[in-house]
Amino acid sequence: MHMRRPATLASLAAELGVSRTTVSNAYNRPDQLSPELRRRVLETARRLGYPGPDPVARSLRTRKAGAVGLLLTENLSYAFRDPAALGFLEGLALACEGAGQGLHLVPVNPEREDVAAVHRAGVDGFVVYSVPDDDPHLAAVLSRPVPTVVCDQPRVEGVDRVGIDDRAAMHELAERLIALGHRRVGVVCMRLARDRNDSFAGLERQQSAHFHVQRARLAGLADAFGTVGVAWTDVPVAERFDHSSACGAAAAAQLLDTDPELTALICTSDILALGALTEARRRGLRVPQDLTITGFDGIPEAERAGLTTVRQPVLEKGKAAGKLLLGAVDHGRPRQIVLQTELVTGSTAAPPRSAEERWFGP
Amino acid sequence: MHMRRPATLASLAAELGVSRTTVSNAYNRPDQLSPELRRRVLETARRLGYPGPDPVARSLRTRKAGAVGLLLTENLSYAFRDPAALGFLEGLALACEGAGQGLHLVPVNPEREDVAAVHRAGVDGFVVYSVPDDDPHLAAVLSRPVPTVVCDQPRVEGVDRVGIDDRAAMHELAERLIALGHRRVGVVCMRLARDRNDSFAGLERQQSAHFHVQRARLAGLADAFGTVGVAWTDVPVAERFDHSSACGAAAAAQLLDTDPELTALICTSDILALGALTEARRRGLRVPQDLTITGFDGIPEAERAGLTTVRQPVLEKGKAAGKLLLGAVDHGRPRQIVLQTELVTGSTAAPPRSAEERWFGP
DNA sequence: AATTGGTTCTGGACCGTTACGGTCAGGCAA
DNA sequence: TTGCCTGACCGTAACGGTCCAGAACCAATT
Repeated sequence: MHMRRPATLASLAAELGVSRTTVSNAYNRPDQLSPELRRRVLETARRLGYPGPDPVARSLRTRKAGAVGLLLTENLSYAFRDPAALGFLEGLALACEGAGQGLHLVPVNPEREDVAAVHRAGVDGFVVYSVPDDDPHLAAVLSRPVPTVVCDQPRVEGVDRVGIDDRAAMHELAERLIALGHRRVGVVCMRLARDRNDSFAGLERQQSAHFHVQRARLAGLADAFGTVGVAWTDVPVAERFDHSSACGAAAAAQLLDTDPELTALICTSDILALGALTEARRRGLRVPQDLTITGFDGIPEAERAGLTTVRQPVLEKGKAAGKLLLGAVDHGRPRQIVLQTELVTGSTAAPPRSAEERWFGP
Repeated sequence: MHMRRPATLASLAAELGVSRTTVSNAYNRPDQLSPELRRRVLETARRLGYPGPDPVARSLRTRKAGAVGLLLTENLSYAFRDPAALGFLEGLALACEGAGQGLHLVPVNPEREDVAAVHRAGVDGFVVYSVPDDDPHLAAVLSRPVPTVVCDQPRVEGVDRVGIDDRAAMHELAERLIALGHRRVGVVCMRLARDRNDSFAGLERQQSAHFHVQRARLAGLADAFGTVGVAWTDVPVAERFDHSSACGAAAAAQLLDTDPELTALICTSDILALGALTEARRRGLRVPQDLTITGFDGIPEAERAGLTTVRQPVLEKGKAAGKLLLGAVDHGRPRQIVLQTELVTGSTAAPPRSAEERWFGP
């Protein structure tokens, strides 16, 4: 008997002459029926080609999808190439795996603002990773009646959060540079908003940046240098839309062309810093003797390059986000997890050469 | 009026005094109702806190989940650290994104054989990437009544497939080494089955390997060397369960300890080859003068190291898998896509030193 | 004989939506 | 007037399960 439409619980039950509940129990609660009947049920299922209870129908009834949604927004390639994002992804995936939950990557078409995908995702909760705070997808996620965790984002009313203290971490790094004697510094930062800008970013753009992480890091720098009398308005900040080593190099070039007297380039990510290193090498500048370069993230590649940077626990961030979401025991009030960072003393930061040294040097 | 239970299409319709269909249309088919009524519906929805049609209920009714399942089986960390797997993942994600489909990573608990997660996933199809052919998760996927694409796997009856010709690619690489004069070679390969073996793998184990890719690559080598009279039973094959550079180094050490006369180490992945390079350096062996080392995959890191290897289009593999699955137009018969590979002439392969040279050499 | 308790199985009520095939009113041409 | 068409909306029937409160049955106790 060839069935056009595949078998269902009901058709199986009819075939066996038992109730649907019993068939359901055969799959989900073996202790609720006799082993003999259960055997018959499963055997008949095999014979009829019944693939087991439909996951979607089950989800509807049980109100559990068994999956966590992940919103990345960024061009996906970014997430799969950036070691920091990858670490986060891995941590989150591990947490999900540990809890037997799937991880549902929500497709985001960067072209048109296809918020529909957020509404289509059958998930029990969302993790939102580093999207601009005015992103419509974020708004769509928040409109869904499921628990949400944001990461590397500003606090959202009533939503759990995982992150680091970007501002304090960058402040500490700046203090280190200040102690070394640097006063004339340039900054290379990642995109500050959704619109492309591959040049300098003025104070206003910095302060109204929609990417919380970048905004906080810049603020930390401004704080620290302000304390020692360096007017932040005088500090050039080169912004790059794409996050690549090549962009870091280009931004470094732009800064050094504009002001050759800079003694240090502070980059808001390791990827950018690695590019800056390349550019310095290209110009015959020795690091750290002629130029200090710092990064942020603490990715393995940076470690290999001996970069002075701030290490943040990316894997832990992902795990923490997962735990927060999955262990969501009716949390009385939204929680926040702030992970520790660590200043990594590499070999790319040293005292600046004084003007004399630079003039009479070798 | 505070509602304990969230609003539904039905309650919204009741509140408005219209039918559920009309509310549904307000969201899904705006042309089916007057703009004025639609406005009222959406406004009331906002007022009642109705978040829009429930994705799971919709999926049940429309029989579309809007997502593709991905089965990796391996410890997830592997997938996120291995550049080849990552490239595949990125390609697949891009294809999904392009089609507006989500990518659902199926959680696999490596400890207990938790096939249930496969049955719980609400997806429209599956991609299975490089799992052993006797994996119960694979069987579970095949039992689900949804289209499936396997990648880097042997052909499965009635299932689409994406892959490369591992056997031919390795055969070509072997011919290159043979042309260079190598006869005494050792092999470092990845895990051949689900049980851990961190030592030599005999012929039987090789031929009954459950990982298709490894089996095919070894077969390609055996073919080629057999042709020039090298008995494959004499060729030592060192297997490693974990896929890491450290394991590659350890395997290389084991081979060289056992037979110092080996002139070439053929590794079935770049990661392993990079480890072998490290081990050679540690022993003071010059590559390629004293020892030839080859890899497989063509990952960026290998390129940087100048490794002689086989490049396979990992990103394309992922994209192809996605297209095959998503463009699944009632395919008359299962299709197969075999992508091209390319032999990369690096700087880690050279003619072997003759025994004299080695004896009297510098 | 009546009660108790346990196991095994049943029937019907949901879960929240969309597909399908209508109905109904009004406009317009013949 | 009649007939036909179109736009706007509606009612019902799925979609494929799980949950819950009991029923039927049987053995053991009171």
